[in-house]
Amino acid sequence: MARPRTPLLSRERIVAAALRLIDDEGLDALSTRRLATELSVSGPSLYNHFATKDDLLDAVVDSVIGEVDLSMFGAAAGDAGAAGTAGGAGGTGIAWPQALRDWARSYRAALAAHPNIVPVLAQGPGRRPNALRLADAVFGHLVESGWPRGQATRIGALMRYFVTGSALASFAAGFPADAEVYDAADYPHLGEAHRLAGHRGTVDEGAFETGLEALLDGLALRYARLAERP
Amino acid sequence: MARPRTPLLSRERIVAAALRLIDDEGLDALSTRRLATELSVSGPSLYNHFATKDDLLDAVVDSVIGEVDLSMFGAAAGDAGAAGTAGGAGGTGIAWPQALRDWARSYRAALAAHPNIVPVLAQGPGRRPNALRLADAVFGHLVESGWPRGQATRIGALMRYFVTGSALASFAAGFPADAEVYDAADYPHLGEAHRLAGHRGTVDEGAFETGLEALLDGLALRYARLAERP
DNA sequence: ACCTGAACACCGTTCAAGT
DNA sequence: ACCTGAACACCGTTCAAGT
Repeated sequence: MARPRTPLLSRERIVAAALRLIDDEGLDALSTRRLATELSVSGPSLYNHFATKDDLLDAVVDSVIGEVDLSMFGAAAGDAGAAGTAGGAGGTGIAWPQALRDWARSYRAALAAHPNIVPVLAQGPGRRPNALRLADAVFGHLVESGWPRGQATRIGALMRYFVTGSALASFAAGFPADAEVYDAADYPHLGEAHRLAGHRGTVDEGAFETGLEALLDGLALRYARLAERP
Repeated sequence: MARPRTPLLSRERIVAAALRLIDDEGLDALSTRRLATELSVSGPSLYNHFATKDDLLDAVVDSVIGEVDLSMFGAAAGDAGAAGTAGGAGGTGIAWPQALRDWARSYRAALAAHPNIVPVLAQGPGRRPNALRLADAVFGHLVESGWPRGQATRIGALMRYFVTGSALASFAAGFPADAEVYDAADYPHLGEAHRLAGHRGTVDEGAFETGLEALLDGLALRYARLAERP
């Protein structure tokens, strides 16, 4: 059998299987041969749908970013004309702190569902449409809310730093559950660290929420200063 | 020639060569054979010094973390007895916001010098001594400055999120310098994004500093609330 | 157009053999 | 103890061959 009348593969099927493999067994487990076996075809078949393995990875990454909710930015971007002043958010969109909060939570949730691919995704948008759409929506909303363009760029960057960092790996699970590791002579304050892994979910979520609210508070201070000194 | 009278390799030489290879050509370029060639030995020779490639990577990672300055935590940790209240930092150590600021900058500088290995390092301390020492110093300083243990854990986590995220990749360089990428119909606010890569250093550093100060401001608000409601 | 097997230059790791 | 070459089961990718 060489070419079937109806194609065995599609980009969508390949991307879905690749993401499953990465989620279940890590980025290193994704090999073209292994993936092909999973899809019941031979290795080189994949090259009819993607030029290289990197191209395939790009598609996987963009499918993950496509899950991030951007609807909180939509309304403000659409109307409001020249909002442009720091007095308040333009148009009918929700205020920027709440929009950033909602977006950051959705962003983190989408990435944390696939931590093994975050190192690839963190390299930046490149030419991936969903990643560019995300950057466009955040930057546009901030500018229309009255942030100067340079500041808006920095906020987009620092939010990505924080979200990708929080999705890359669990903080709690990074500490071995074996109490023997934490010799009191070497690490006097880590006597309870072996219990962290057991509270993985709450520790990581608590740290993310604390950091997010601290960031938003700190940014609100700076936003208030924009109005004072125009 | 089989075994020379004086060993050709040492763990230190192997780690240094591996880090150079990772810095220059990326994590994927580090293969045991390639590394061995760089060191003028045959591939299997490395297995006399490291059990597996993962063990070698662990040593590389810990050598990078060893570059992070922890001296700002030293003084407060050493004395102060039972500081324990939110009124002020215990002992002669500098106050926690300045200590966190200095540490975060050193942490980021050490990691940003070797971005290709950050995904490995971000998995957590594991059993690596320098990584555990770092976690111990930060947590100890925060607790002795009056932060409740749960909050101190979260702050350690969220600072790592932010620093690793900022060192993982350049935000600015993630946007292609080719203006053709940013079609105004698709991305109405990214008309200037092709100029980001040219200002890589200032954009990334500005975003890091803005985020760091915002985080510290937000945390200071919470610290003040600790004293109000004991 | 889309799949196949064979082939090329690579991998990490094991192991018997050398000194 | 520390290095070697040979070997095993893998890689990503190319290519001629099939329908």
